[in-house]
Amino acid sequence: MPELPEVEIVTRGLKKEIVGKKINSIEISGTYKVHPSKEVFLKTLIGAKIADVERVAKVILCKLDSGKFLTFHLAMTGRLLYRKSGHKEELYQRVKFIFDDGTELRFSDLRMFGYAKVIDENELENLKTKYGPTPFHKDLTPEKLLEILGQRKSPIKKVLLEQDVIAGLGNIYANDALWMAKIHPETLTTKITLDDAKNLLSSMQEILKEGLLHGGSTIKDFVDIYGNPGSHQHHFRVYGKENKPCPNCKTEVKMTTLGGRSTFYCPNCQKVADEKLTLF
DNA sequence: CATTACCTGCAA
DNA sequence: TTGCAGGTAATG
Repeated sequence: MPELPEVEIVTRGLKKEIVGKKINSIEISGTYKVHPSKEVFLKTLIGAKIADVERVAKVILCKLDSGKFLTFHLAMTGRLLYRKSGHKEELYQRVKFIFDDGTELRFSDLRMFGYAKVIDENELENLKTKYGPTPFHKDLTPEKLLEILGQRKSPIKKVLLEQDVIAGLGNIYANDALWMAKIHPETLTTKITLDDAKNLLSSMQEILKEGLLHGGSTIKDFVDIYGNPGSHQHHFRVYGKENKPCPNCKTEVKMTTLGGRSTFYCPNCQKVADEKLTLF
C-alpha cells in the first residue's frame, strides 16, 4: 500500500487524533508477532501516553511519554485505523490499542509484511541511519542527488526503490516520477546527467506532493485512519497503464520487469541516455 | 549485486 | 492454477 504520501497521511491523522491519549489496554490477535516480544510490547505500552507522532521515511513513530517509541511499518497491506469503541472489527486485525477515552487504534495487515515494534531512542537513531534523504530534504540538491545515485550502478528505477539511497518512493511514484522527468527506467545511474537529476528531483517532489494532495493512492488496500480511500489512483501517468496512451504523447505505455518489479514507461517520452545523444 | 523469501487474496 | 500485488530482509 503505502509510499511516502500514504504514510504521511496516516501520520498526520494519528498526530491529530491520538496525541495525549493513554493506552489502557492492548489486544494482540492469535499468534501475531509484535516486536521485540509480546512481553516487552505490552509492558512498555500499557499505561503509556502518546506524546507525539512522527514519520521517518515510511516508518510511523508514536513517541511515548516514557521516551520510547511505538513504531509501525505498513509494508504492502498494513492499515492503521482510528475507531470509536464498538465499531465493527477490522478484517485482518492484528493489534488493537484501546485508549483511556474509549477510542481505539487498530493495526490490520493482510499479508503481515508490516510490523508493530517498540524501540528506544538508541534504536531510533539506528533506524534513521538506515534511510537516505526523502526528495524533500533541504540539503538534497540536484548535485547531491547525482552524487548519491552514483552509490549504485544499476538502472535508475531500481535505485529509486532503495530506501537507503532515497527514502519515500515506492513502485507507483518511482514509475511516475521517471515519466515526469522523461528518464527511461533502465537508464544506468552512471549515465544520469546533472540535468536529469534536476528534472528527477523536481518530478519526485511534484508527484509525491500531488499524491498527498489527492489523499494518497488506493489500488486496493490503502485507507486513511478513518477508513477513507485516496484518489491519486485516478491520476497515474504510466503506473499500471500498460498498452494505454501516454498522457503526454499518446504512444502506448510499455511494461517491463526491473529488479523483480513491474515497470511502466513511455518509449517515446522516456529515452535512455545513449538514445538521447543519437538525436543530435 | 541479483534473486528469493516472507504471506494472503484475487484476477487472469 | 499461476502469477502478481503499494515493501523490505535475508539469502547466494
